[in-house]
Amino acid sequence: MVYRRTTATEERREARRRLLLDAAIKLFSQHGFHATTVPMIVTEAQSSTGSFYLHFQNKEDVLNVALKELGQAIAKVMSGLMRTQPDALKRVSLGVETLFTFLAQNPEQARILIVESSGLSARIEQTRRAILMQQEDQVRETHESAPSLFAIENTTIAARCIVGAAFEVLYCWLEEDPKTRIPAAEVAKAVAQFNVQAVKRIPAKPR
Amino acid sequence: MVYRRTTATEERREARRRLLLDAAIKLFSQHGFHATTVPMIVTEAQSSTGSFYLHFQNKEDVLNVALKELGQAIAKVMSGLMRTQPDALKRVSLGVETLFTFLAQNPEQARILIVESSGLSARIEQTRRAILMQQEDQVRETHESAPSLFAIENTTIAARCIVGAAFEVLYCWLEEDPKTRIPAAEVAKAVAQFNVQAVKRIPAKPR
Amino acid sequence: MVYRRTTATEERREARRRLLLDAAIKLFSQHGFHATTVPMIVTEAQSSTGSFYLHFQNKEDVLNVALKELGQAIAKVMSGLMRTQPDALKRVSLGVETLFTFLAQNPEQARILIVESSGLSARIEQTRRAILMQQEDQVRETHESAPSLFAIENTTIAARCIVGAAFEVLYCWLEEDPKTRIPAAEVAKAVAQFNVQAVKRIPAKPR
Amino acid sequence: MVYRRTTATEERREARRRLLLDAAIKLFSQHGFHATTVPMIVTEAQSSTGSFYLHFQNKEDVLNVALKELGQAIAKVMSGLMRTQPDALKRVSLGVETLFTFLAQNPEQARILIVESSGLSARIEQTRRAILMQQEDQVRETHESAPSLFAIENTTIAARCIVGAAFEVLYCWLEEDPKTRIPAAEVAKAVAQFNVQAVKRIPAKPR
DNA sequence: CATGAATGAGAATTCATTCAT
DNA sequence: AATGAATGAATTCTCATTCAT
Repeated sequence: MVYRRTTATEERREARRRLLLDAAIKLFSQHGFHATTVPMIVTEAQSSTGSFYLHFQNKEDVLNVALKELGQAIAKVMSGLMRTQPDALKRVSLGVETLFTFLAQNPEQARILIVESSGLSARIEQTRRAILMQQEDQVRETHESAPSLFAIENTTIAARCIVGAAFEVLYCWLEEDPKTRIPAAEVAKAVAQFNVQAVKRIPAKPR
Repeated sequence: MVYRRTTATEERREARRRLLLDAAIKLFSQHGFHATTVPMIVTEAQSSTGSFYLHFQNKEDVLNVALKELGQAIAKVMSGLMRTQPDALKRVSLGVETLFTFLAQNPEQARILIVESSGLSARIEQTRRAILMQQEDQVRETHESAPSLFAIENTTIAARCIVGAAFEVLYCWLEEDPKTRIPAAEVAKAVAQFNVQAVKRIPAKPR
Repeated sequence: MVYRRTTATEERREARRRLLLDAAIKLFSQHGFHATTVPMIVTEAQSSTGSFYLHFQNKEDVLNVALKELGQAIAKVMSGLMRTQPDALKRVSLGVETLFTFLAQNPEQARILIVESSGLSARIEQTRRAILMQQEDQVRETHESAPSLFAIENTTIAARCIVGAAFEVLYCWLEEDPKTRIPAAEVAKAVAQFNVQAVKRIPAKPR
Repeated sequence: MVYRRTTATEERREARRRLLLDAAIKLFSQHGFHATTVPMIVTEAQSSTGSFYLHFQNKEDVLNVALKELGQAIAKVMSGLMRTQPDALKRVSLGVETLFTFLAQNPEQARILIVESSGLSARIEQTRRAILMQQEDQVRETHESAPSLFAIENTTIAARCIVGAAFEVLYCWLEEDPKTRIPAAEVAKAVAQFNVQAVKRIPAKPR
């Protein structure tokens, strides 16, 4: 049956790939990209070096795949939630909150995005930047969809500020002791509030 | 002459160290930490491997020293300029502008701080964070020096937002084509404005 | 077939390991431990650096493994021959002769044991001493199995004397020109005789 | 005054050389030849690298000088004591005792001779062997001076046995805890006794 | 004579990737 | 497809020795 694409074999193949990818994400997050060796990944995934190279081009490729997957996951989460909100200002606020919360719930991926994928190859840098830019684009679009609500001149800079602010706070939050740190939702709200006030137009004082 | 502590030998030693450090900064900034090898550094500095290890414990140590030096330079620039400004809000604005401008004028060090020192050892991470925290502390102190001017509840988060915003914009600016990008001073102003509006208390509309 | 524990892969692995070990023994014996480099070993074994570190922890580890193997070989040779001899004095004599002859037949290992493994790390020293002590213990046991035959007070010292004597003569013999030196068997006999006379009780002259 | 060879300057020079030599002996004995670096020696001697090479050809040279000095010291001690003893058997006994005791009193040099100078260059090996041979020669001469007293056929082998026995016991003694080990004099006596009995002719039982 | 900074050859070791089984 | 042994290029770092001051 040539028609069925997803045979049992392919499913097993996909499962193995998943295992390797998850192992890599876990280890990259824990030890960083360079300190994680391919043998470490295949041991963690209970697989073998040969298999690894059957599923990924090379070590960097896994990181790249992981980042792309994360980018898609973020995009999905964001687009879903943002379409429903008609108020542009609230959309900014909701966007920041959602992004923050989502990444806080996926701390390993977040760490990889923020810390571990920095300073590697140009290809990784590009994938990494694509995720940030995707966020910045979204913010920019929102701004431009209702300019009258915003007090911003350079929307590009504003968008970058918003994303930068969110990621820096997220990074610090990830480093904090999970037992004692402020709940993610609360921090997300504060960051959203900061950013919204930064960009919203303050109505002129009435007579 | 008891006064001369720095003999000719010591001066030469220090000069050699400087040469190595500058070469390392240049190369780290260009190729990244991992892609820069010790032979590359010593060739650039017209020195030798042996000398390198005479002046630095290992490759990571140079990066650490470079970061620490940058931290001190930033602290110096910031403290000088900020003491003179009595208005807390303006101090925030000036601080952001100064930080941004200073780093934009030292793009190699800025790149190392923002991009290349990420995801390395714990020791480097600590030095790197110390610089960011130093900035965050300064922002926080300013907030707390005149709370009535600010609309912020959690000053820690606000401080992190400000620093994150500045660094993200700076990072993007560094990546842009030097020939066509907006002048640093202008970008610095925009970032400062964003951050100030984010934190300042908007006076209640008088009846 | 549950019985076959050693798969073809494992056999090849073991063969490669053997090749490396033998090459190392040969070179250590020829040039000494420090003068032998890992590249030299892998070239001799027609293998590669990577393989070397796949089979051994580091350069010192090969030496350690070689010494341990030698220790076992000696133990095997000694135990086999000594169990059959009921007369304690003859057992001492036979032991010395056997040890000497065995090492004379394995001159590379003997050189490593006597000369090249001296003055290295504590770990090597321990392995080396374990072999000597194993011999000393054997001598001591023999003494203590039939005390009336021996004129020795301190059996520990006597045992050390015997081992020291044997190894010193062996060392000199190894250094001599193989073409002109006295046959090992003859030297072994002389050493055995020396040691036996040193320890045996001389019956009191009858009236 | 050209005639005076030992000027104050030369004395100081000699003193410096002595300092370096003693430092080297101490460190070689403690850490072994390879683990001792020239910087370690000059630091210990409160001197400088340059000075080191002013007094010695290279690192190996210090070891060689130390060994030669030790060889002379041993020769002096032995010759002095042995000339006075007319009985050849007692001379053997006294020789072994004296050698053992002398080295036990100079444990650092003893360690270097027995352990640390093994497995190095041919030149060192030669110096090292010269010391052992010097002892063996002495034993042999004694044997040959009064053959009727000895039951030995091959005096060379006997001499080597004696030296080997003494050094092995000495090595073990040096390794033992100084607080709990048997006094050197006692061990020396036991070794001497072992060796004497090994070589002396036992008079035929008279009718 | 003394100093110690500079040199650079040389060694150990790692690890991404390949490929025979 | 899966395995894991084998490869060897590449990198870090050490340390004996030299030599300008």
